[in-house]
Amino acid sequence: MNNSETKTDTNSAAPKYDFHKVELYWQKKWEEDGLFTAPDMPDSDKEKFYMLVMFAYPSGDIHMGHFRNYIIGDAVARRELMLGKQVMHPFGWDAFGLPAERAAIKRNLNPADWTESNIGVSRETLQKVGISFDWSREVVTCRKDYYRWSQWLFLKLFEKGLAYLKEALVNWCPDCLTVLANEQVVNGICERCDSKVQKKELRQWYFKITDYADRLVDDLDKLSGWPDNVKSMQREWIGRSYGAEATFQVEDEKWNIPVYTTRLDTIYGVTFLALAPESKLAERLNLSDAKRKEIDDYRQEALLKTEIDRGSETDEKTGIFSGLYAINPFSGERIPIWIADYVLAHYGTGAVMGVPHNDMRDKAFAQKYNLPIRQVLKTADGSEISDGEVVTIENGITVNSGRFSDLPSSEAIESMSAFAEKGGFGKKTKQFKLHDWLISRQRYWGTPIPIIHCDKCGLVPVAESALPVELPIITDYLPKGRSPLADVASFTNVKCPRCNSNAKRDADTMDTFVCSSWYHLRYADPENKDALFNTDKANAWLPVDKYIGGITHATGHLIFFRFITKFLSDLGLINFDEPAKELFNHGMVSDSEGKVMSKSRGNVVSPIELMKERGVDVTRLAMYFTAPSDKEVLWSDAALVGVEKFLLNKVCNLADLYDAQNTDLKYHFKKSELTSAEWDLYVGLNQRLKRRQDDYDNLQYNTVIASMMELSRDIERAKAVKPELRNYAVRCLIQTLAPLIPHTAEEIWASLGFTKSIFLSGWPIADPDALVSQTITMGVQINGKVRGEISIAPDAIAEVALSEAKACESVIRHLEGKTIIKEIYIPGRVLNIVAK
RNA sequence: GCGAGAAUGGCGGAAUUGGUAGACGCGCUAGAUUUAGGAUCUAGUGUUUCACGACGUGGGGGUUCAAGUCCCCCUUCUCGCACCA
Repeated sequence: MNNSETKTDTNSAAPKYDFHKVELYWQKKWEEDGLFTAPDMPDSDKEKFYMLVMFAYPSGDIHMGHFRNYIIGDAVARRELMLGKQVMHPFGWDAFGLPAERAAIKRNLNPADWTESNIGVSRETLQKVGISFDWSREVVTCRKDYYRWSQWLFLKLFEKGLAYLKEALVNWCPDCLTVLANEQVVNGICERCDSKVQKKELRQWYFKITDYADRLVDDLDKLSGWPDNVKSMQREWIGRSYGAEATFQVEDEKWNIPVYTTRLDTIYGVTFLALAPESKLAERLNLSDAKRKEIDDYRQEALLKTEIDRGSETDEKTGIFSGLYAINPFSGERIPIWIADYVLAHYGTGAVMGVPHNDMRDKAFAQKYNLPIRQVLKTADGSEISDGEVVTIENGITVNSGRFSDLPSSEAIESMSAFAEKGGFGKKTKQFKLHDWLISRQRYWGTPIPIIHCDKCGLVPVAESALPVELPIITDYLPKGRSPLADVASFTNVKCPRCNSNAKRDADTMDTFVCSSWYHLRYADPENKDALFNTDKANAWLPVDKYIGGITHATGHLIFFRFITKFLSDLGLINFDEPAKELFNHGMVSDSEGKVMSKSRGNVVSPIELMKERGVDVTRLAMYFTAPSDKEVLWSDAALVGVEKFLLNKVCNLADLYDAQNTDLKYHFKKSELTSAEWDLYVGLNQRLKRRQDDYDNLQYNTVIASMMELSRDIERAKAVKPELRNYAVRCLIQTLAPLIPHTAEEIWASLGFTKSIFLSGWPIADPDALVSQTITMGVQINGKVRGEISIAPDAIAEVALSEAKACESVIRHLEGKTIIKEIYIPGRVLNIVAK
């Protein structure tokens, strides 16, 4: 395999090389040489680099989006390898989940077989793309050797009190017939099947991620390598707010209604309390039978509404008066208690104090039901409070607030909360929007929850030594609103490990986000039979240096991934508590009209077909060249045209410009030993190498390619330069492109006479002494407008530049009849003559 | 509604971060070559003007010798959140 084969192909742009042969040859060679196989522990004398792309659900074929994601990561990994680092670039499969179960139902297949065969197909395709994955580290989450450790993780969380069972209103998808985590509900719609999500009261398993809420927010500041938009999305999602709780005693009764407020300074303006219809507080109200019936009907109605229905009535708030009163602990006033559906049961205490004066929602409600509005704030700057506006804490002064009147809001909040705490009717608190993570799923194809329910002993964890709790092979996957495992007697009926009486296994399986919350660690030690991973290996390879994936995971996976990493850090299993130093969100791929590619639309372009027709490297190059990696790509096959010409007509012919007889592998030249034309070529080369360094760091491969197109033109034109210089330029060009077109680059590299892989050849570094050309053309401006250009040394003194400029015809013309007021000369940049 | 980001030729996109706007590629035009088509090569290609020139980075203002880049206002689009008290 040396010289590219020249074929006569009447349909082709140029002599075409047999890309299939070349691709196969090098893919096999890389594998045989173990080029991408990371060692158990990184060499101590080398820098390590852990390149991770989000693993995938094995759906069989890969599409353009996958293709793009993986080739971006591949370019990073290959360049890091060329930089001399020890690279780990693993891949695996997020293999549990609904599609397998659906296929099982529809085509009467076993989900395990279906999944495994899909993995086979997908893996083979990725191998054809030439992605530098270390397949020896592959993890598959639906295999026993993996999910046994997901179960172990569950047991540890359970042991630490961070996994618990709770009866609560949960998101229920009527189509999937399972519960969903908040992260899986988008605007009240099931993320998977687009049905309207309902509320259902169920006993479910939760992970207590709220215990980590503060750290999850605070540590975002440590993540300097994460994009700001992801960090602010996480901050928003976690939604920490500081405020105070205050309790209102129910009149003539012995219990209190607690409310959470960020504006304790407005408590003298409370004219009603509002309870969420589904809150326990509303249930507790001691009502007359007639009132109870009325309120129950109302609650029922509110409960039946889906989130969307409730959300769509944003301005139409409804409520009902309970007939009861509570006492404002500050003013002693009687406050009517209402039930209102604009109050959320799952936030704060499920009850709010209604202050129509300074809260738009309370105001809308008060206006609708004719409740009084009492002013308790004025602005510090004396400005009018316009309609639809509230007084901020920064700009508020209390009024009509008893002994707390005439205070700036922030001071009022401080002294009022101190007063409340002393009096035992309130205190400063904080709240989060983030809720505990609901992980139970009523599905078959997932990790079984390793818990046994015993009537006598309660919840009994399965012993670690008894793991894994294996998923039984079954035949009936049809959803019945409960886990299919619940009907498998041989699975559920067990003896209690503690008291040996008859007990039941938990029949639910875990959310697949549990599987993906620790896979990054398993890659460091994928075959470990005694632990999730070996601590030394994990500490050596992790954290991940660059993590690439879609923005869609900003508030789901990426929060769970951080949470579990922190948990394992707290267990002492690892010595870091953030999983990834850098995060990169690649742009999506849609069709040429900007529509998402989907089977139902029939607009799916298969990278597999393109690779077959045009070769892997042409397809890769087209994708890289179309746009920077973080931008959306509207895919069109037209993108292939230019880069194909470049690859076949220019890059593939570079060997012809290379003098293999000249074995001088010199790479740094001195100005004194080069002719002026040679020096120009050399400087142009080095300037490009320097710029492309940054482009690679930013994953901007489009400009790398543009720049190498220019370089190839320059090399072609510089026929009369020293062979060792031209050879050097050719080598730099191929090395710079190698991460993008790995097969072609290897092939050419070998044809130049090198026997070692190009990926072990190092990375061309710019010569710092050759970054400035001897002459540049500089624009000459008159009053800021370009009127001519001069050819000048970049470091020429002002006098020289001026005299050159004044000799320039168009400059003379524009200066005619004007007096020069000022001359601004920035060497190497611009000359601007100000004249009047 | 709130928050973030974006807007540059016919198209995808460049622009050393305040210094010759439109690199590179596509497309288009003309020419060369070819029996022809395809392919290849050369030249041209922001708008306008016969030309000198004028105008030009969504719109309007400003700062500056100099603005795609910085500041203010507006429009449109994308994304995220959306009764979070």
